Amino acid sequence: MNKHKRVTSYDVAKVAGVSQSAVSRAFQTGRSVSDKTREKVLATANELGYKPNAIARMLITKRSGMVAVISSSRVNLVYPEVLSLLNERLSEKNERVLLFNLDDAAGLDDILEHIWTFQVDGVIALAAHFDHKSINKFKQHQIPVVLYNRRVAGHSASSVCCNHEQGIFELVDILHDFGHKDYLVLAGPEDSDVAQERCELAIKALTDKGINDVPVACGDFSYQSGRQAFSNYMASHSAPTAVVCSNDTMAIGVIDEARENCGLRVPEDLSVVGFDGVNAVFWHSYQLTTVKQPIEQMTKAAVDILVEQIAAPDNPAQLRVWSGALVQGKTVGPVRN
Amino acid sequence: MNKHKRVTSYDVAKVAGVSQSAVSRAFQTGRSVSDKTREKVLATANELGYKPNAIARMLITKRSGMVAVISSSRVNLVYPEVLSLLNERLSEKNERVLLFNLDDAAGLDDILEHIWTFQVDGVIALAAHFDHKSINKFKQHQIPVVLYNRRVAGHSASSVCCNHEQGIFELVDILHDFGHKDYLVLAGPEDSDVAQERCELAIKALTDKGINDVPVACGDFSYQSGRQAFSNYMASHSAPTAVVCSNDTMAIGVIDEARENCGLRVPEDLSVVGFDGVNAVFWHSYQLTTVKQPIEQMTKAAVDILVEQIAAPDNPAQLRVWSGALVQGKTVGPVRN
DNA sequence: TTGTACGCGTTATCAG
DNA sequence: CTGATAACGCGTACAA
Repeated sequence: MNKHKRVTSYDVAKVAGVSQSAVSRAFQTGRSVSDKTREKVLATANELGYKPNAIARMLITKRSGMVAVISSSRVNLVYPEVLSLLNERLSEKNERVLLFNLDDAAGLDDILEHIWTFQVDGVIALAAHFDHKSINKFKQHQIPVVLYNRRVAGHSASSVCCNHEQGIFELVDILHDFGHKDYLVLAGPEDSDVAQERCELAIKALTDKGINDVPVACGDFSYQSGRQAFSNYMASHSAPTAVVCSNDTMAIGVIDEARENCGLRVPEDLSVVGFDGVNAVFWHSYQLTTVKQPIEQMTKAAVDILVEQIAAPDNPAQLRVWSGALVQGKTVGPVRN
Repeated sequence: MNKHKRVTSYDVAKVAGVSQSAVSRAFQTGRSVSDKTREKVLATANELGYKPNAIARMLITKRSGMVAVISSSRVNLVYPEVLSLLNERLSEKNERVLLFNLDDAAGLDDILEHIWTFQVDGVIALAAHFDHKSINKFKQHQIPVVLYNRRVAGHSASSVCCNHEQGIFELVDILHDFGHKDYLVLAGPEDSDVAQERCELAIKALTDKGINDVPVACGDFSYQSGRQAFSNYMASHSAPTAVVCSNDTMAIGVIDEARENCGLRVPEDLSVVGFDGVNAVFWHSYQLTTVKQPIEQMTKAAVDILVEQIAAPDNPAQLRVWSGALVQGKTVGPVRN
């Protein structure tokens, strides 16, 4: 009953009365084996509890059946959902997820080496600290990479993105149409490309409307940082009428701080918009006006592209961009006179 | 520049003018190599861009440096936080996370086989569908398992748990002290052990207070299911004065439904308690009264126990239980007369 | 279709 | 301390 030694293909071969290679072939599709032997092999394999050893197979086929997913433990509520979806899609393609955490640029080289030694089939990168040097390393090692919501200059790697520009312009349009003139932009962490991009786009959108010198506060994507940043700003400035936040979680923090400590009603006194469309924004107490990223499509495409590039590494890199969906919540209203 | 062929230890050996085994030894600690050769080997290895191939090492050492984490895509907000912490702790122990999703019992055998073929060093199980049969399979394969918030009868596997009994009794105590007599218990998904346990404990705690025949509604841990369950219940019953929910997310759903569609104020007309202590319960609009699981301690212990059992597989299984921390929010108040 | 023999890249054993 | 040599468990030419 208790199997101390792993059952190998040799064991099966011996019992089934065939050669080891016959066993190997029986477990592969599209190989020349007679139905009779395959049947016999599979039967005794089942009987002995034999499963081909993935590690040995990796060594010879040079495919590990694993995809590295590099993520940050950043407090962005979208990532868990994204990770879960990626895992599902990759499973369908018969690839497992090998998880890597990247919180500071310092750990990057370390992670890269690990990924390389583990011989992963491909990489999906959600993490903040990721530059063209990293991309080049993967290219040198011939490992396909798909960037998620990250475009690296020269886009020598494939990427799937949400169109932040369209989304943020749409949000600013709404605010502008409601007559807002006094804005605050709440940026995310400095080391995050997404955060920087969203912040810059917000400023650009406002400039396009003729609104210049917009003040910028800085948070780290977390709820608390949203509260803190707004609180700090209010301590030394007069209240804006609209806040454009780089993500939903901070937006909710701003709303709570405004309501609780600043005596501001939302949306009567203050309009707030976020970005991402995480589940919590649909909760009744907030009903944030935001842009929802199409994470189902994005994750599916990320996996499809990656699998395609694993199969044909010389295929050109591609970029796919989706528009976000505007979510008309209840945190935006006309400016009061 | 472009390395089409992987650099092996033989390549390094040839260039460094030593044997292949010398190269191998140079990369291991506590092996007999002279400083001089090690230095030379490491230098040329670095020059050639050589890193030992983890796959080949796995094949011979029978240790993969990977731990399987089995999770559900259940809408329980705690899991992302837990997963992230597990990943960090495991990295510190030089183990990678190989991710598996388990949503229905059907996929269990499939996943078990995958885990087995990948020769993981150990398993941490967060998933709902997990019985003693699965545990036995791992035992047969000599793979250490640590259950997270799951106790399987006979506890032949180690587990780390939050003391649900203490937590729920404490919550019920508070409600009882406030004079509540009309309760509703909101259960989680039927196939989740945690959900069932919390539900039964709530009933038991209430029975101890002399409150019998408590009505039970059923959700699936999600916000929407919380709203729906409460809405359904209200359609055919008079309003309870207190709702005990099996997790925080559903509790927030109940609060929103009560406020928005039932004309009930929380906590004036209705008291609501949850369980888990996810970040969102601290948001100002909710401030849910709940019990916070000590996930830092729990994840650390899970990893420590697992690593210990990997090193010494014959060590006895152990169970560690933590009390949850009561979070006094603002969703519980005295019953109105 | 089947079996033989070799190789994947490393660690482990054992003389020297 | 060092170098040859044997595993590890499988896929795959090649010959039969």
